[in-house]
Amino acid sequence: MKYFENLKNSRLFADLTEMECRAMMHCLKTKIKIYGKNQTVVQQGESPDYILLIIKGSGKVLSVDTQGEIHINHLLTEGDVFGLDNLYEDNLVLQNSLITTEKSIIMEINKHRLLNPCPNKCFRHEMVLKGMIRMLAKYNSKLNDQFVFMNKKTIREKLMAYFTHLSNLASSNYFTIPFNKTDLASYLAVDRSAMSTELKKLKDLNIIDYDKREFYLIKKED
Amino acid sequence: MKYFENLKNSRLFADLTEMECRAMMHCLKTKIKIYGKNQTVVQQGESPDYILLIIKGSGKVLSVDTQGEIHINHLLTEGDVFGLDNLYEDNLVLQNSLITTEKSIIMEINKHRLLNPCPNKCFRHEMVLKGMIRMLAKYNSKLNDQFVFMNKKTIREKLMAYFTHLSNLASSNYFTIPFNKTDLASYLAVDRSAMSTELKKLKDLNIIDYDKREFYLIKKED
DNA sequence: ATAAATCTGTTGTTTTTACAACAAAATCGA
DNA sequence: TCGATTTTGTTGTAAAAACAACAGATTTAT
Repeated sequence: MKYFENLKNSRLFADLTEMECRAMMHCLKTKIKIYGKNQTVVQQGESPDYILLIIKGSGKVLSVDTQGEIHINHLLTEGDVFGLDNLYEDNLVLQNSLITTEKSIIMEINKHRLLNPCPNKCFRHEMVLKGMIRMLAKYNSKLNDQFVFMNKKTIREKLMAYFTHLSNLASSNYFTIPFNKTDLASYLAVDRSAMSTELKKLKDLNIIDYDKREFYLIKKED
Repeated sequence: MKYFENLKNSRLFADLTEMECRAMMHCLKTKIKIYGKNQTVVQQGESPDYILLIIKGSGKVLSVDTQGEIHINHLLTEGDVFGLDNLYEDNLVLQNSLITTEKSIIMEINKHRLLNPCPNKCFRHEMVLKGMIRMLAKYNSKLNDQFVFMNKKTIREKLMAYFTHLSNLASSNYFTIPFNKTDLASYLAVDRSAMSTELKKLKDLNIIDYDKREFYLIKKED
């Protein structure tokens, strides 16, 4: 099967053999589509009857508010799922758009099939339900992390909280931010130029160092 | 059974008969505890082997950051669940504390039992798994909503976005905020006194009206 | 009922931010 | 490869926010 290796990495299909995986894909009426860079996969306001699994590639989840401002809410990478929020409320429209950030392979998974016993009573369904819970829990955890830096009041604090987070993830003082600066500002909900100024200050103060997307958190001596 | 009516309202035990519910409670090794107002149910940093279901009452989910600042992340009411983020990572510590906001009845549900086939192969387990997914999806949706007003840059915009949200929930221009002003400021991550000033301005401009926790969103003529 | 504790509104000052406008640098696409 | 587009850093100004301090109101506990 073509994307089995990738699917195995997603929590949704973890622990399934290739055969079981193939069976589940049929059972869940999955469709696989390929997108180029910067393509819209689904748009805020739509009500698809499927959720999306990123088999390969990555994307950004963004929303346009009532004033027309665009906000990047989070990033999705391989194995991540989009559309969980609307899993149950079939009539509820999507609050976010999904846009690829590179060439990506994306799978559509029928919501109804996921949540209801399949006609053929496939015996791996419960396993996929658990994979689903795992995905949701992980996603929740991600949103919670975001609150930590969103809750900060100044741009500097937001930046530092975010960098600390990335540094922890990387288990290193060196890390790469997954955004360009414009998108980083949108993600942290601050003015881009003000953020740019603040970054320079942090560099001048020897608190951080950076070049393009490469960052370094300078340890304090004590 | 004592709290059956309340449990039925939670999505976790929805669609179960009283007997099935009782069986599930045994299977999930649930414990029911009663808390007074402002009591800490679990504390940030702990690693309980259970999640918590609010059977009756309400609570606030808060975290203390590295600078010692307290942030109210969200409110939980009857039927809500706490601890979903850490469902899978058994070693991961809680990022948030749960504190009651009134006298509350709270159920502990064993994580391991929830996610693994029970010894007695109880036939309602899948139903509870789906309830779980429902809960998680709902919670996700809640966090997403929060991003809408957290993403705003000015205090005024945050307030208005939040009020609009509450007004929509209430399907009315009249609504009650579920916080006192101090907690509201913490929730929106803004300075309390600055928020107080901004509220007054909004009132003077005839955009909103309020008294204590009662608010009214004044419609624009057009 | 009363004292203690908490919440609230207010003010002035200082710091930080948003906003706008622009040129240089980098990236993208044909 | 080269022109077009996007990203980035910079600056100055005006607006907004944080912070601190305090008194009056409200709530809580005894």
